[in-house]
Amino acid sequence: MNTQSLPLVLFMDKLKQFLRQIVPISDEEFGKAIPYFEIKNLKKGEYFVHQNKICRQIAFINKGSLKTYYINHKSDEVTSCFCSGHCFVTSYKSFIKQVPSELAIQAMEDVELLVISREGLYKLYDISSIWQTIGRILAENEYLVMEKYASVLNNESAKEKYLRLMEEQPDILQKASVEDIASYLGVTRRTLSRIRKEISNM
Amino acid sequence: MNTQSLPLVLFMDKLKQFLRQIVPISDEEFGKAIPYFEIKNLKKGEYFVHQNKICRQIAFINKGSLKTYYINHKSDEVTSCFCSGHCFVTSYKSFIKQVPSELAIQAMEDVELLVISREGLYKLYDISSIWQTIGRILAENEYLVMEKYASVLNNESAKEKYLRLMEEQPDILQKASVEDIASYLGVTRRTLSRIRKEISNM
DNA sequence: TAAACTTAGGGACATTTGTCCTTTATTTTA
DNA sequence: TAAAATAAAGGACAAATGTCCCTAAGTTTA
Repeated sequence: MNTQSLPLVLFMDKLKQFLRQIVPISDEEFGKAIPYFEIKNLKKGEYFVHQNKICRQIAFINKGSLKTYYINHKSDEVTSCFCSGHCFVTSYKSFIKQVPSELAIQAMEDVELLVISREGLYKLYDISSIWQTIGRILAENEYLVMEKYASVLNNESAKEKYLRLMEEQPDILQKASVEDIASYLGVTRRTLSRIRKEISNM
Repeated sequence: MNTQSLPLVLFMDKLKQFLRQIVPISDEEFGKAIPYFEIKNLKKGEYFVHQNKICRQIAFINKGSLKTYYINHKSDEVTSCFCSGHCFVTSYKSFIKQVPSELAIQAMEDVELLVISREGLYKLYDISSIWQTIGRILAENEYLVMEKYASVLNNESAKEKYLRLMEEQPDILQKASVEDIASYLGVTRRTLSRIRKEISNM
């Protein structure tokens, strides 16, 4: 079946459910947004955002998982986030400041995204105050997510972070490489190997 | 001289300068905000935000320096930020969600703050679209500051962080205790002592 | 299918950091 | 001002982590 020929609305149900957890939105109000979204399919390894390119879109993950990473001053790839399940993904700093993205966002498996451009989103803000509210809450959420991330970096050991990953995103442990998981935890592969051994002995 | 009896406007000049770096604002527009601010003086050791209390204000630092800290799961105080110079301070998560603050914000020396309540700020949003813009940019800035913080946590060694502190906030090295600086760097006092020795031999 | 390549696990040793403790200098209090 | 309390520096050893390997298993390519 060629999914591209089906009406877009059929693919936007998860998004509607997701938004209704944030703010009550009628079918009518939601309907206004449909023309501004489009489907984007990525194969494993392809990029939603390239490093050093300006990020001009926000994506909602309909299916699949992605990782975000950057290159540090030792030229290592550092994984900063595993994105799976139904949520928004963007390189937020690049998106709001329209500067080149330090982050790359890459598909870890085939993914289906619902994508809206910055221009489209701003038009939605103009035509609908509920979308303005959604935009503000989205921004606040980005702050809260980042604060949580910083708190985890500050307070949890690599082992605790690994256990959290097992708990919250067990699928990622299958889909990501040892290198990616280790850099996400902030340790070397060798230490990750020790952590896994410790956990298997618990 | 009793500073309390002088007109508030005399104390708000630094704030005006600070805002004009963000957005052009006329004297008239700025004047509208004056009634919503008040001066708050804190002695060394006193708190602007208490842990577990809801934060209902934002402060602009007119004079002095503060630190933000929280208690981690090992019951250690962890310093997360040293605030000095002219900038805004608040426990942002608590402020936007109106939940008890994990952070405490404490004066490291006598400080003079310009304080606006959440209600006052929201009223300013209503009466002036430029203040709405300021509010949004403030929120985006909080995101960017937190992202920067996370990036430093992720990418810099304790020694690099110490050198950055020497560079960017040298006054803090005098005002904060060894414990505070060490927990800010994410190491023990012992390691900070080694870092200082290393740097003095450079 | 065999050879080449990639990936994960783990051994051996070096380096870094933490823990515990003592010494010294500085500040506070009686 | 002397005694007590607090704060910072650093020694000695233990624990954790990194570096540099090698091996084995799985995957890709000729």
